[in-house]
Amino acid sequence: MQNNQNIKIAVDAVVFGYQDNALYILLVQQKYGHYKDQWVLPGGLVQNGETLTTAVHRELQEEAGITVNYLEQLYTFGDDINRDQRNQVISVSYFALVNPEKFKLSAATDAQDVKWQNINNTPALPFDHNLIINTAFKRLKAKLHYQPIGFDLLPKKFPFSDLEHLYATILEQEIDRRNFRKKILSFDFIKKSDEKQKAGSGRPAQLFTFDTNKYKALEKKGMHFEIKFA
Amino acid sequence: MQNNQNIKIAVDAVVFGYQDNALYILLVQQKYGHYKDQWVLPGGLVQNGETLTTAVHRELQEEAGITVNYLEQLYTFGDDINRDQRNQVISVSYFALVNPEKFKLSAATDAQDVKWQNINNTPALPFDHNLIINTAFKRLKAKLHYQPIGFDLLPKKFPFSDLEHLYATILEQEIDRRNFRKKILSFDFIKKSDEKQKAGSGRPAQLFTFDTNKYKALEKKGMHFEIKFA
DNA sequence: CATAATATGTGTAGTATATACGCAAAAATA
DNA sequence: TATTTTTGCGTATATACTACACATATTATG
Repeated sequence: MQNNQNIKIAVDAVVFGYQDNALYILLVQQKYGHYKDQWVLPGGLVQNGETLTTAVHRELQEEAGITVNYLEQLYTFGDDINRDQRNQVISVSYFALVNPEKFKLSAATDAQDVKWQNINNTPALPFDHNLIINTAFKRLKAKLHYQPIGFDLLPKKFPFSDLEHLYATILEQEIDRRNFRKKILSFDFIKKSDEKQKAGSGRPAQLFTFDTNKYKALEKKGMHFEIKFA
Repeated sequence: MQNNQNIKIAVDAVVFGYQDNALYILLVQQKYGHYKDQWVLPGGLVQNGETLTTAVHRELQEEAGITVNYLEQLYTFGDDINRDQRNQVISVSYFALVNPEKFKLSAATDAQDVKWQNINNTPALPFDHNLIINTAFKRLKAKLHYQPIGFDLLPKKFPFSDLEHLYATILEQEIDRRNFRKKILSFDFIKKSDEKQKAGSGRPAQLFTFDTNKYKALEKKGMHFEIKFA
């Protein structure tokens, strides 16, 4: 096996969070090195003997003190030789979701600072991190249609209107409240909670939960989650 | 940047070919080294200064003398530390399609031998190559439903029955000939060719072609290819 | 040369799904 | 007590999917 290969492998993560009807991504500020003080996606080099998945979890813990709710591999970026100025680096990037309970970021040990950045207001970032974010955002939009991942962005108990606003916000389109509710309920993996929403103004909403086990069971039986909008 | 990382990066490709109502994948026989004489997916280490895409094309050329019709990144395998016995290696794997005109494999320079292997009869392979093949096969099945990639497995001019058999073979399910034809034609990106099939037995079939430009135009206008079966 | 065999080409009725749309109920606020 | 706000439901219409049968063009057979 040739031994002169000089290419590094990193992992990076695009972590989405949703709160107050807006979508955010997690950014960290570099503490050391060539890119010190710059805001970037959480991530870093894979260690010897470490799996890719372990590396992502470790970096998220070290840099943002966060444990994600949902994680999947996104894409591997290695077609721009100079994406890192220091050395040829390939980034295996990941797509992650957290719910608002995780929205408080603990002081990070390996990063100078951490923040939630509104996706619609993302600044220019080093490396190809804007490209990675766009790729992840497209994936999120697509998945909302054919996989019930919206629930991973909400608290365990939520009113129907929150789910509806989440879809409307992320997909940037209006949706018919009545048809949306009918369609989601027809899948039969949403349970009524016994609680009602602590009232704001207007009629108090029933709270619902996503029943993961029931979803998995239905999926095994051949159910196919899909939701479209006019 | 830490400099003691000792992980290698390879690319591997699952190349699908379709002929005589059967689906095949491309395998190569190793010429040198620890895995000499074993059949594996075409691939190898990425060279310094080389992009991932370039690396795949190079390997396919060197090992099988083939140029593919369609190529996309599949998945990056790096969660099994010992997938390669020699060293920790991460495989960025690719998914590719060729049409029958490319079915003749020229003598490979960097491999001992090359062959088309029927997918239903794949032997146990070294590394995690069976896992990679399964992942690719799932992707192929899924994509047939929502992306018009079947055409990349057929010659430029083809009778409708070939397309139908391709779907039936790969998805392992019967499909209604009449509804299938109606649905495909309704998208309006298939052109009647002026030719008719050189006759076997039975009524000679009209030959069709997939109009790539028209497809792209329609896609821009918001058309969404999707085909389901009962 | 006539008949059988084989594969292609088309249409329609019935069913299910998606869309459009309006009003009543429950609470907070004025 | 009236008004505002937000939730909770139902129905009629349009669209898409499904099931299904027979005529046509050619080659093979007797």
